[in-house]
Amino acid sequence: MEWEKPPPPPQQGEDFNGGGGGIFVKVMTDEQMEDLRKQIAVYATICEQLVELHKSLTSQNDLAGVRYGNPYCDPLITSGAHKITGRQRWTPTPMQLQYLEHLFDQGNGTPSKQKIKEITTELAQHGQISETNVYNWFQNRRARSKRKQQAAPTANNVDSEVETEVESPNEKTKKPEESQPPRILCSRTEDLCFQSSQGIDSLIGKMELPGNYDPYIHQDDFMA
Amino acid sequence: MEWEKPPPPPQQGEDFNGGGGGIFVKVMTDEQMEDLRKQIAVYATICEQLVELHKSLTSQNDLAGVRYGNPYCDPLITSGAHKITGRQRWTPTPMQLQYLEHLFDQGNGTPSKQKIKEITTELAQHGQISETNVYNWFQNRRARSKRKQQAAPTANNVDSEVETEVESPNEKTKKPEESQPPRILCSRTEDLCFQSSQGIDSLIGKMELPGNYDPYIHQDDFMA
DNA sequence: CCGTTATGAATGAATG
DNA sequence: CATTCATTCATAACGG
Repeated sequence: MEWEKPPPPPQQGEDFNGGGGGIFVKVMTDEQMEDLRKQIAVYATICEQLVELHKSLTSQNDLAGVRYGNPYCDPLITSGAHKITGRQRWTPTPMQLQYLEHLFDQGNGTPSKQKIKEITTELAQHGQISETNVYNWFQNRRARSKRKQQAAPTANNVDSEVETEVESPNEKTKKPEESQPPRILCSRTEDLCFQSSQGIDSLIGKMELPGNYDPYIHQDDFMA
Repeated sequence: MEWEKPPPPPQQGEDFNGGGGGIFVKVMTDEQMEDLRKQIAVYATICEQLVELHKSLTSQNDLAGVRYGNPYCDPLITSGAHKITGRQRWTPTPMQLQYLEHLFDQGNGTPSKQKIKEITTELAQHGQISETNVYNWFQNRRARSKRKQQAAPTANNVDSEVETEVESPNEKTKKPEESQPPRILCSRTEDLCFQSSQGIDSLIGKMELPGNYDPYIHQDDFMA
């Protein structure tokens, strides 16, 4: 589902802003742009799928005329709402990695703020990197290191899985105080099992949106 | 494009950094901005409507089909894992998120105890949720919002003056975010209208939405 | 190409 | 509040 090649690397030189010229404009960060694009794409996709779903369900007789001459964006549909964002993620260079590992081995736990700043500055000598990257790296490194260690009690101690517990063991999320009536409204979207099930549920699950827009606006304007 | 891996992955870096000559700041006019927001809002609304519509329809003639609330669905996880993910942590549904974001944007800091109760009650209409969830959400949202802002204080200047660098992120270290070609798949929805299912139709009509704020949205990729 | 795997990032919850 | 932990999601890197 990848495009072809990884994202166009350098990614520069082009400015597609149509003219923006000397006009009063707003500037968005890539982050914001991503959010917007993501959201729109997600909605667009969802709407289409909903419509399709609806049609296939309602038109049991006249679906004869369902001709698709229109290649939708399958790549997107099948894989959910990602992909649309051509986001790239940081990847440590060998040198950076080496340094990071080195620090990690020194035992000191999470470097913490100030330290991170220093490290970042240091590593920046070897390539793009940000404090966040460093921070995340340590977080992940530690977490995974711990998990691995924990999952290595070789031999015995095979308490196997006691799961069977489908709903949260310590359902802290739910308080007896507010048991809601049998509402049929999207019963959680926890199961993000897309792929085969074109059910509404899976679609709803994709409606995540990060933004801060104000979707709660005047439905009347459009839904009148 | 064999950008190996060690080399300077051109990735991340901040928007305007653009380095040398590549600048890819996204510029929008207020008008375009407005259109975007509008479209998103419309999509959000439509999706909700569609979902509702679908549900009311299926609940009356399809009583046995899709199974909602699928406890779990564990497609992946290959290496002998169990993981009957019952999902133990709360995840806001799209609608809940929207509402929360909405509230957050209103500026008022962490809601009071009482307020939280109200919010929770309100959100419970859209899925399971507890006061704790709401509380945590606000705490996290605020904390992260702050952190992010602090990590990217770089002012937005359209200046376009060639800063010449990205390579010395002493303090400018910014959160790496994507920088991608504006690719968004927004396949036209009008083609879906041919079928007549009253409810849906009117909804679809609304999807054609505000024209083109297009500099970033290219449909061609899939519409060939 | 396509499916895996490794791992960067996001985020709910817990702790101080 | 500030930090940290734990779990999950998305994707770069890799092998077939």
